[in-house]
Amino acid sequence: MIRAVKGTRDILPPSSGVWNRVESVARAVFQAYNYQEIRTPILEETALFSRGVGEETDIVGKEMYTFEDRDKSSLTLRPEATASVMRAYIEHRLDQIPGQKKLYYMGPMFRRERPQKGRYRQFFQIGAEALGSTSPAADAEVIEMVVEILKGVGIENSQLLLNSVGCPACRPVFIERLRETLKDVAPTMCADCQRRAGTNALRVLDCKVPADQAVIETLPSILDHLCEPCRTHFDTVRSYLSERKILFEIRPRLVRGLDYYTRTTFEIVHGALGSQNSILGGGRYDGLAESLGSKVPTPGIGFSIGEDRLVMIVEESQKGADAAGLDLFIAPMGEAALRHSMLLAHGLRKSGLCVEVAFEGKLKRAMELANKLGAKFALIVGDDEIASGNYALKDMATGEQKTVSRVELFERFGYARII
RNA sequence: GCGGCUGUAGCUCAGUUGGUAGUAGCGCCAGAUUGUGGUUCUGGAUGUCGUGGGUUCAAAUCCCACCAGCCGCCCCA
Repeated sequence: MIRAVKGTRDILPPSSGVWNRVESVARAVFQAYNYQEIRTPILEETALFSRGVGEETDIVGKEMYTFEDRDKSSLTLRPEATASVMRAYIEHRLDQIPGQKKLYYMGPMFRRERPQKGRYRQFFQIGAEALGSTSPAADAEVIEMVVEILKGVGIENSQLLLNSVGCPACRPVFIERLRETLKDVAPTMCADCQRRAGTNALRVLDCKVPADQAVIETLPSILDHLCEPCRTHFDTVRSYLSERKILFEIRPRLVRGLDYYTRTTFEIVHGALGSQNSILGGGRYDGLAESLGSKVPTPGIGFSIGEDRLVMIVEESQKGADAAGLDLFIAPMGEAALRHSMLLAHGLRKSGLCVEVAFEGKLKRAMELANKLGAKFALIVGDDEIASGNYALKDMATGEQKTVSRVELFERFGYARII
């Protein structure tokens, strides 16, 4: 038996309905902030990610689906979308169009990690990028927008974490300081931290081992080492958020795993997810365009929502929510009635009604199905009805049944959906 | 990539010290009711017991490997 490959999955009804609702909410919010959709290929040149995301990151180092094409070029299934969006921006000279370039995307990403709940090898992200502005207002607007999306799908109890990781001017200085401090204290920390102290000092700040927390508290903080422009930028972002009553927590130890981040970084976490508790992450990436070879400096800020995780929370918090249901189930009695019913259904569907016709089975079976499918009304069409020009319309909730003419039927369902 | 737990019907699960797989619940199909659902009653279908090896007269049960899922680590969305 052939099964879905490890770490991938089928999204079936009724869950697919939740996915669609989440996506519609996101599209509506994007629309309100004047974002437009961009669709980029799933397949990209490997160099896009090694240069964009960073050779040293886990994503590029050990999680990409990379293969050699028949012409020997190296291709990769995209592990994230920001690099692709920036590539498209540069390739199509979108810097030439006026104003801020605001783009959103949704679609599958691929990372070869060990699968777990909330972590898949093919997963879906909904994200947005605001390109062309260094203003802290852009940071604030992006964060505000993501908060609106979460509100829109009914998510509560999430926490916004905020940090600034500085820029190429101040971050290296900080890392140097951190390294020096770690020389003395690292030997007292967990094995992982001792390793990180040498390889990737920033990650020590992110360690979750309880025993290490006391030591981590004493380590230097990036926020004390920001250069003047970075400090001002960060303070302004914070004041913008406060003015909008968006609650956040400063996490000087919030370190993102992609090399392109500069200045503002943020993350939203939710308790219902277990160890995969991050539902979205984002930040500013002012140097990304240059690392992809652009001569036009293009600052940007964006975020990416883990759609699988978002849907998981929505499903848990609103289970039993009604799916968009079947309005009318038509039960024809016999061949002639079926023909008649198909025409009738066609007319009613034109006005947006969700109609299903029973192609086979006895009336009892049809009524049973109408009930199981959750139809609001059932319409019985038999020889008597065709001859008299009337139908039997039954309200499935109350059991009330009455005779309606064809005109009455269309008045009720066809012209306006009074249900 | 590392460690742990789990894998029996569409779903949730029983299955004793190894002895032919369950009157199990829900769901599905049919009948009781030849033009009327939800309740009730009756009947029915569906399993390579995750896969492959091994031990044994005999394996769902014991052993090994693999696969998949879940939990933790790592990392991230």
